[in-house]
Amino acid sequence: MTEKRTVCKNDILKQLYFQENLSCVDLSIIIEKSFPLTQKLIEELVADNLVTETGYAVSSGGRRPLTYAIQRNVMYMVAVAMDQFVTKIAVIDMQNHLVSSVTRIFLSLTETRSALQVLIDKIAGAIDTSGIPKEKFIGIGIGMPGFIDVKKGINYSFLSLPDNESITKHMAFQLGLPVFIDNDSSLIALAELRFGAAKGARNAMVINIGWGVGLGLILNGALYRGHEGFAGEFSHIPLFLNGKLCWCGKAGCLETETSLLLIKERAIEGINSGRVSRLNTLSLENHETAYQELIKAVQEGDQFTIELFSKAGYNIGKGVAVLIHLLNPQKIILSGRGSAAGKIWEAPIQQALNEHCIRRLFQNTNIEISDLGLEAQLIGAAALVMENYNEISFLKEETTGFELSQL
Amino acid sequence: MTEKRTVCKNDILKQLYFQENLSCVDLSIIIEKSFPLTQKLIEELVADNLVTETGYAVSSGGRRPLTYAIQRNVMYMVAVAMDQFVTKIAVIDMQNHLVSSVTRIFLSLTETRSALQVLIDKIAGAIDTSGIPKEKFIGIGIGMPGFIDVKKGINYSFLSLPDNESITKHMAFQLGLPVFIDNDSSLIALAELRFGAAKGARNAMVINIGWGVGLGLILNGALYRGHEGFAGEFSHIPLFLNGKLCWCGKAGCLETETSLLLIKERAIEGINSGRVSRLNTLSLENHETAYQELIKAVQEGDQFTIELFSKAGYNIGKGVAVLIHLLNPQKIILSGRGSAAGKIWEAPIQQALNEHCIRRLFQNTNIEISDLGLEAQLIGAAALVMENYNEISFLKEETTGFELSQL
DNA sequence: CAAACTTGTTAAATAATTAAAAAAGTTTTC
DNA sequence: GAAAACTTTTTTAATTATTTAACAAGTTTG
Repeated sequence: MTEKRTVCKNDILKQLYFQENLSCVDLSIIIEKSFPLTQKLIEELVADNLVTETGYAVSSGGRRPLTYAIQRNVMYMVAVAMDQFVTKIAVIDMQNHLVSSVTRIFLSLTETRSALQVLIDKIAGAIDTSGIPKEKFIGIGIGMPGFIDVKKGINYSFLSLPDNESITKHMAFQLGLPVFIDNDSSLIALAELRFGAAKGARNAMVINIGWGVGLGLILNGALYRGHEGFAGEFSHIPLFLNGKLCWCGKAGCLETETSLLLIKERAIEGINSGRVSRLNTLSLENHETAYQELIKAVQEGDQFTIELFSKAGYNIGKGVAVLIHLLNPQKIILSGRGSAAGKIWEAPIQQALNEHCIRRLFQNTNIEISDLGLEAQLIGAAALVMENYNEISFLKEETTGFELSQL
Repeated sequence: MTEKRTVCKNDILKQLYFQENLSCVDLSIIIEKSFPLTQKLIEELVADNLVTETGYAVSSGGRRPLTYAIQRNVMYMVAVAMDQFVTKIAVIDMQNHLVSSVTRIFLSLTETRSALQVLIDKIAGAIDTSGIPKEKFIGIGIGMPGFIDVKKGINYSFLSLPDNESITKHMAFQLGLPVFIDNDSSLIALAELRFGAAKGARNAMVINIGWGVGLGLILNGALYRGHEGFAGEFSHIPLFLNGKLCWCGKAGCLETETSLLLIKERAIEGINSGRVSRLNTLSLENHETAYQELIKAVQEGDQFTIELFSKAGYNIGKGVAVLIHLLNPQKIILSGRGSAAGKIWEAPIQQALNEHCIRRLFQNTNIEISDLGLEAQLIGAAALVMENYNEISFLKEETTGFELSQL
């Protein structure tokens, strides 16, 4: 007995995770069911203590609607955000709050076997120490850099197992929970779509300014991943005739002219050749402190650093011009760790658009700076689990105690 | 009484237009309804003589399924395909066949008022002379170049009325039928998606090689139009540092290095400076004959012409490299009038991908030449009407004799 | 040639929507 | 400034739509 009502109820729970305080009318529209049905289902969810009333919303010209929210302790997810150097693990509840503090580990993505096992152990540890019974966990969402096939659960760039074995299946088998992976930039875009600057947008480009430059595409209201899941390879579009060799093997990639890594390198070069600046060459050697110092210098108005960011911003803008021509987005959102530099990005990007973009195309496109910042990837990883909640709940119904070989 | 059954029936008719010879099981899956319901509806449609049985399909390991097709005379559409110089008008039936020969008129898109009235008159004429009662027409689909807002029905580049008045509403009012417009390249992509090389593909890029270079995007199985409907502005992405001024006002656009117009110009230059070739400078002055002659020369193996096409192809390839990086499509389809040159395009494009694209990204991307050719835009215009059939049939139910001010 | 599988048919059960009216606000109008 | 008119939300009952389930009829596979 699959009971369609259960499917609908799960859909309501999912919607209430993505958006708090929805009214019954809102929900009936979102889940595309009639009002009486939706109301009955909500009633049952409230009776089961999965959902609570959260008071009356303001009227939109009629009776004030009762609003509902999902109980934060109904279920939990493990969110994992990886970059080349640091991996963050967190347990997150239904109101997107951290259950405990974030676990930080230093994992080298290139040493597959050992790194993967450490990751699995740490995730298991996080579940244990959370004190939450395992049945309350619905899944594990992981964001990492690389070429990732979301469906197959393979990362072709890092952590790839022999014989193209799926790392999601491998991990799910060991951890006893469904595992989902996606590209870091895609998850940042998902976070922006659901909880950030792209909320409600149907077409947005989320630029992940990090040590490289990533791109997550929101098209027709959903994350776009492409045929094999490799869409958004923004940093390697051949845009410059600078003859600079990129690590990808080609020359003139966008990444050879913009990225935090490049800014860092140019900063060191500049200082070594005598430029005055608040920056300190010594601390710039370390990635993490370099990042901190660069952002601080921008915020303090250091002219040399601002110059570096402006040049990088202009080059991002040249890439954005291509995006706007091809995809006519509603919004361009600057996210990822680089977004901490704030407004500084806007002018040079706008300048590049003025020069390289047809006016009609960009005049209605807004450029926004994300305020999700460093948390974006972690939130996106949690959202990834909930995106897949339909399938998860189906599996939970089907098999007692999870049939994990399926995942 | 909206009768949901009618909505479903219309959906079935729509699906049978897009795909002949579907079985009841196929249809029940496509329209997402149960088999018994689908079967009952088909039964009724057959009884009403809107649909016919077309025999048994081959078995896939069980009982052989009965297949169905829509009757060609159930309803009709007017398809209009415009370019800068020539406008084609045709009446098309439910099996995508021309009811009579195509009407060709020479319309200058820049003279809005007069051109629009001529167009309206010619469409009315085509409906009249077809001998088909007007009630059997469900709508008019028009493809034209320019920046087009599909929803508002405005072409910002050509035929734009004062005060941003909608040309679809204007025409619908005068013609008494719903009118839909879209960008020429988008309609070519739609034709490829529904009846051509992109059939069944979820992610494909359709390149419209014409006097300019257009792009229609198929993303997640549907035509992607962007926030305002301007997506696919491929020919003006800033890809070259050639300093050449494009008519759009910018320099280095893709269009400055590839297009049939450019090939034509270079052909004339070459011949005037003494290159030997089968091409004849005189006839190259006229657009239409130039096109014919260039394609003929390629097919006959004229070395100089092939050289010109190869260079243009290589530059298209550079643009395609950008597309593949950003959107990871399953297929790249070369369509539009230029596709008549055939296989000649493949090698130089592949060459450009080898040089400018990350291997992992393009190794599973197929490049295909369309065989819809010159008919693509006309078929796409008809398909555009059927894409909107849901709304049309709803309107037909709602109002007796069409409430056209709505459109 | 039996097992497995796909398609086709029918009747009974259930799920979901519609329609109509009540309740609770907001805005307009005199 | 209060009643009328309009909106939106909530409630309930009646109707209709859709699915499920069980079985029959063809095909293929091993």
